[in-house]
Order: sequence, then C-alpha cells, then structure tokens
Amino acid sequence: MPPNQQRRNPHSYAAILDATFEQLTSVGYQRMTIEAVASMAGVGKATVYRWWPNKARLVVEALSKRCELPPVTSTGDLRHDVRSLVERAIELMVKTPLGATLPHLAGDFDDAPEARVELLEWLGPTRASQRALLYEAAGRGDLPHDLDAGLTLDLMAGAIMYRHLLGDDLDDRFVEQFVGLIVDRQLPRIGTPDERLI
Amino acid sequence: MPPNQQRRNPHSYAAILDATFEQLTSVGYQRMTIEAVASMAGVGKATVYRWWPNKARLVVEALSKRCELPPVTSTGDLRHDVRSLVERAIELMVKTPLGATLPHLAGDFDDAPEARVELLEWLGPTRASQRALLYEAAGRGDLPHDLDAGLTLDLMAGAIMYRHLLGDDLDDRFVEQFVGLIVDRQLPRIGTPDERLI
Amino acid sequence: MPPNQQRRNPHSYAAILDATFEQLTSVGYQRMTIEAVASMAGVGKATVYRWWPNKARLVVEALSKRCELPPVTSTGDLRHDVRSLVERAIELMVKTPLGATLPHLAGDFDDAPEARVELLEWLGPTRASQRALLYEAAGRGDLPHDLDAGLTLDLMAGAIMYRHLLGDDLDDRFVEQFVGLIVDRQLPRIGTPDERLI
Amino acid sequence: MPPNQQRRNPHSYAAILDATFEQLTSVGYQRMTIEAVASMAGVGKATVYRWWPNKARLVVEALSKRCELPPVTSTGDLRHDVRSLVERAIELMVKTPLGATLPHLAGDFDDAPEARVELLEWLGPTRASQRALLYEAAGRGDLPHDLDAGLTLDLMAGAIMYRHLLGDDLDDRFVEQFVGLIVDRQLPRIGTPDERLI
DNA sequence: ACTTAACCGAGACGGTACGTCGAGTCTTTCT
DNA sequence: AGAAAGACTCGACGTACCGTCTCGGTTAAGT
Repeated sequence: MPPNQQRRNPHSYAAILDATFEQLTSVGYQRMTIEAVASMAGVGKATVYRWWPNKARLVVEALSKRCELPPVTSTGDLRHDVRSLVERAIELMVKTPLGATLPHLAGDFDDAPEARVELLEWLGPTRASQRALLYEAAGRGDLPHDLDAGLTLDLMAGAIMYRHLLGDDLDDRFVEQFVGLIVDRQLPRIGTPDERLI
Repeated sequence: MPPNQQRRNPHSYAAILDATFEQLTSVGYQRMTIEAVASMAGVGKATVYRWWPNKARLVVEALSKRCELPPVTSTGDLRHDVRSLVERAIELMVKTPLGATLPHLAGDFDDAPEARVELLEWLGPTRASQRALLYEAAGRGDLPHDLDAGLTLDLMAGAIMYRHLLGDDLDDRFVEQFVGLIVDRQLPRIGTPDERLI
Repeated sequence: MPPNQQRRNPHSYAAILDATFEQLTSVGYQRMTIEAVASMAGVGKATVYRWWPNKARLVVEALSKRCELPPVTSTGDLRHDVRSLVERAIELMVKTPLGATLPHLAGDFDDAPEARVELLEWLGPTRASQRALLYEAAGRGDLPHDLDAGLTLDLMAGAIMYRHLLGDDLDDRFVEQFVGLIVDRQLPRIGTPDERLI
Repeated sequence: MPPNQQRRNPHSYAAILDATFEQLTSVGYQRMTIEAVASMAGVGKATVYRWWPNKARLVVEALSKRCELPPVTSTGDLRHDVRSLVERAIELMVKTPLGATLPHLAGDFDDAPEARVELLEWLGPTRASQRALLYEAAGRGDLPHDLDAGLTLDLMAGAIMYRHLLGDDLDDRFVEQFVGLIVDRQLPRIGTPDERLI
C-alpha cells in the first residue's frame, strides 16, 4: 500500500512504532492520538498517514513489531504444558497493552477490515503453536484425538479477556481451574486448587 | 449523583436513553456522539451532561434500561437448561448492541470506574439467576456440589464475546460443544455435535 | 410592564439593584451576567426577568438608582461654574461605572429602545440643570443670548467619553482648555493652561 | 504574533476579513459571532483563532483593512477645509460600522489591550493628517500658532460619536456649528447656521 | 556529477465534536 | 400569588484532533 517501501526512512519508521507502542501503554488506545504519536516520534503527521491508512493498522503493526509472542513448546507433560499455555496467555493480556487494546481494536475492524486480517496474521503462528501443543497431546492420547483445539483455546483466551475487561482477578486459581478443566475434565470448583487436584 | 432526581424531566430522560440506544445500535459506541444523541432526543447538550458525567455512564444506563435481560429459569433438564443459557447469552451478545459495546465500554472504565460498577450492578441479577440455575443442578447432583459457577459462566461469556469480536461464527456447533463441556465433561471436538454425544 | 408593582418584594428589588451595580463596577457591563446578579442577590433568575425585560433596562435602572447626579448650581462666576461643570462630568464618567457602561448600553439600544428612553429620562434633569446654568450666564450676557446649550454640553460630554474610551488622560489641562473655549472663546492650545489664561 | 505569516492562506485571510466586516455591518459587534464569521468565510473556526486571539483584534483588523480613511488635504481655505473634515468624520462614524463598533470595542480593550494599540495605529495616520491640516492653518495665521490640534479633533470626534450613540441627528447645522466654533470662534447658537455666518 | 523525484519535518487548512457557560423560559415547591 | 430554586432548550464559546494539503529541504537513483 505505501508508495515505495525502499525509500522509507527506517529511523522514522522505528520511531513511529516506538511512539505508538509507548502511547498505547501509557494512555491506551482511545486516548492515543496520531498527532501525539507523530510529535513524540519527531515526525510529521503526514509521514504517519503516508504509511498507515488508519489508527487500527498502525496499532496492529506496533503491537506485532513490539510485542513478543514466544511460541509455546511441548514438554510431553500435558499438565505442565497447559499450565504454561494459560500463564503465558494471561501475561500477554495483562502485562502488555494487547489485552486492553484488543477490544477497542475490534471495534475499529468494521472500518478497517484489513486490520483484522493483519492482526490474525500476526497472532496466527502463536495460535498455531498453541494448537500444535494440544494436537501433540491428542496424538499421545492425553486428549481426545479429534479435539477442537481452536475452540478450546478460544475458551481460554475469551475467559482471560472477559475477566480482564470486567476487572476480575486472573490468579493461580484461575490457571489451575482451567488446567483442571482441560487435563482432568473437571469443571471449575470452589476451593483451593490443590484440593481439587487430589 | 445528578442534581435533583425529582425535578428531572421524564420526557427528556426517556428520549435521551432512546436516542442513545438507537445510536448505539446504528452507528456503534465509537461513532456515537453526545451531540447527535442530544439532537436526536430534541434536547440540549447540557441536559445530557447535567445527568451523565460521561459517555460510558450514559451508555451503561441506556443498555440497562433498554436491553431486556430475562432471568433464566430451571426446568430440571440440565442439558436443556444449559443449552438455553448459552443460546440466550449468544442472542444478547449478537442481537443487541451489548456485545459490540461491551469492549469499548470496558476501555472507558479506566476513566469512569463508576460505569463499571453500574454495569456490574445491572448484570448482577442476571448472572445470579444463571448461577442459581447451575447451583440447582449441582444440588440435584448433576454438577459438582462445589462448582465455581462464576468462572463457568465467564468461560461461556468470554468465549462468546471473544469469537464475536474476532468475527467468528457462533452457531449451533458452538452451543453444543459448550453444552457437551458442561454436561458431559467432554472437551470440544471436531465433527458434528451429534456424533460427540453418542 | 412588571405584573404588579405593589406585590413586588422590596428586599429582592433592592438586592438586585445592589448586585447589578456591584457587578457593573467590578466586572463591567459585558462580563456582568444576569445569573451572577441573581445569585449575588440571593434571588431566582426568574425574579430578575419578571421585573426587567433585559440587561439594558436592568442596568439603566441600577445606574439611575445607585448613581448620584447632583444638579449643578450657578454661583454667578461663569469660569468657576463651567469648571465645576466639567469636573463633575469627568468625575461621573471616570469614577462611576457610567462612563464605561454607556457605550455598551448604547449598543443595546437597538434591541431595547425603551432603555434609551429610560436613560434619557434619568439624565434629563441633570442635563436640564446644566443647560440652565449656561442659560443663566447667557441671560447675564456672559454667553451668547441664543447659545445652543445642548450642543455645547454634548461637546463636553463627547470629548470626555471619547478620551476616556481611548484611554487618554482627563486632567486639569483638559478642564482648563474646555473652560477657556467656553468662557474665553480661545481654541485649545498647547502649553500650560495657566499661560493661556493670561 | 500569529504562528507563521508566510504559510498563511491569503484566500482565507481575505475571506475572514470580508466576513467580519460584513457581519459587523449587518448585525453589529455584539451579535457578531466568530462561528458565523468562520462559516460565512468558508473557513474552520480554528483558522480564525489561529490568527486572532479574540474578537476585538479581529474586528480592529477588519475595520482597518476594509474601511477607507482617506487623508484630508488642505486647500488653503480654512472654512472649507474644516467643513470637509467634519463631514468626512461624520461619514466615517455614520456610514461605516466604525461608529457603532467603536464603543463596544473600547469595552473590550480592558481584556485586549493590544487591540487598543492596533486601533490607534490604524487611526494614527488619519489623525496626523487631520492635525497637519490644522497646523497648516495655524502656520498661515488662521488659527492660534500653538493650537492643541489633538484636543480640537477629539472635541469633534467625541461630539459626533456621543450624538450618534444617543441617537441624535448629525446634520448640516451640526457641521456649521462646529465650523463656526473653530473658524469664527463662535459658540454654537440656536438658529439657522446661515444667520450665524453673517 | 547532476538532475530529479520521492520522502521528510513542519504545520496550516476545513471540519467535527468536545465539554462549558449563559440567555431566557418554564415548572415545581414553599411561604 | 409571589418568590426561591433550578431544570430546560438553545447557541456560542474556545480547544483538540481528524485527515488532507502545501511548503521547502534533503537524500538517493538514474541518467
């Protein structure tokens, strides 16, 4: 889409993404303004608009270039793997601007459908590695052979985001309850997680 | 919070909530404008600002006064009850502005914490009736006696909202997979739900 | 114009005029608001509007009831009389809100013609006494027998207001120059007034 | 004072001054609105506020750029010169928005002292040429050699403005009375001007 | 090496909506 | 019935960003 990728000033490019990520972190998606990003990046507004057609695209690219999404790897221990899956997802949603940004971003997807595509492309590999982890366990017989890994992961991500949005805790109990659901097929229960694992 | 509840003009009050709900439905939270709401309601902007300190509060009140949240009731048939629970939740998220609005609203909760409280107060009774339905099943022995109904329902709501945001389907398969998870403790599987129930 | 003069609350009436005059003095005509006047007078806005149709009328009445306009009296010494005429006019324009208010008031006369009438009615006796002073001198032969006293006084008042508006001084030199013009028919000259009187 | 004179759009600049002058003429200073000026000029409100800090400054500039103030020139005939001086001043006060605007403007000088300066700078050359005309007559011996031309002219302008404000006539009699005062040192008299000139 | 075209910063532009203020009207409540 | 209190509609205020646009100045490519 941009005019000529090669003539692009790499300093400006990096500075804009940095500024965007910084603003996202400090004031959030709503209060972030292109004007502030440009000024913080020491860049003309037009330079931002030259390379990104709208806020959603800019933000998705900033997230994708400045948020690390380390792929999960299987250890063969399902309980351990699922636990770290959940923990990592919580970390991503709570410690990076992604969790707070995603909902607003989603709202702009109506106007900027390509932003949705780009976001999914970025998240794709991570989600694939998460699915792969589950499929491997399914291959070992630790999970149903025809598990719907996508939905399973959406249950996890959805619950995390939902609770995060409503301001609820995402503590160890949550982790263990979800692990219990997947690994032990136990519905979440009141009480210490440890009890439930007995 | 507002100046004097008794002197309030009920016509204006109703018109403002109507206009807010209408705008929410037609253009969404982001594009909804206090100015447009006021003008559509045939009301001065100041009248809106007199009674609601910000957009979030206005929207929460409009949702709570204009969205019906019929309490769910138990029939004794767990599968049927859970299914209608999920169906009703999907309906709420997809057919009313609530689903599309919630995430944006949540983003404004940082600035308007009372809006979160008000939202939770509105949702409270419904969530309570949903929990009650699950507790009743637990009492009958159809679900664990110490089930964490809150988390169970958050799993449901979270998945619905998450999928809705990302533009995924929320079809019968989803419903049956979730019902299967709760009632049969079967993890979601690929394939027709019917198969899975065998 | 007001509904019923007799049932008028004299406390409110006085308080409103006091507050108007006070506001006029402290913040000026432009920045004076009916709201502030009402609140300062401990009175409802409607009470102000009940008795005065607009700001101009209210202000004219406040000026006429709270500004003293002592009639000038002749001593037989023309130079002395004219000097005290000018000094008193300057005092009125500079030390009371009248000078600063008159121009703005005049601007509102287009919308409130009765305010002009009322103002002139108030000023009438004073101007008449000023004219009488000049006519008396004319009778003595100290001034032309068919002097146009109205224009003569307008020259004085106009110059005072004009200089006041443009921020120029209205010092003793001005007084003596004007006195010299009337009494000695000397055009104003540069130099100390005393010199000119020799 | 404004950001950068060179980058200024001359079309907008001219359009704003035109609109301001037009509004001044048609609805007057008080009812003139920045919003209306901007919209009539086909310009964003911010563009007006970018270049003018307040209404007073805008109006002064509009007057100074859109009101012609032709310098008066001497013919050697004092009576004729003074007469045309007065006539021209009346014309300026009565036929242009200046007369009606000046008083209101003056009221805003407290908040915008630079507007006063700018106004005086604009009026400066004209007043200088008027003074020059009188000084020339003084040089010829037709007027006192040390005439205070400034005050003489303020007498004229003040009387004109004062009468204009109070709604009085400014007819030929006024002109001749003032000419008589200056040229013949006759105080203004009742009766036809012609009589007085005998 | 020298044009020349694209990018760059800067920031003015026409707009839209903001949240506030005061005008002038109207209704409710109290005296 | 008059007055206080104050909610109401309306319209303008001055501000903040939007996304577009012109400016010169620089930089890298292609003759």
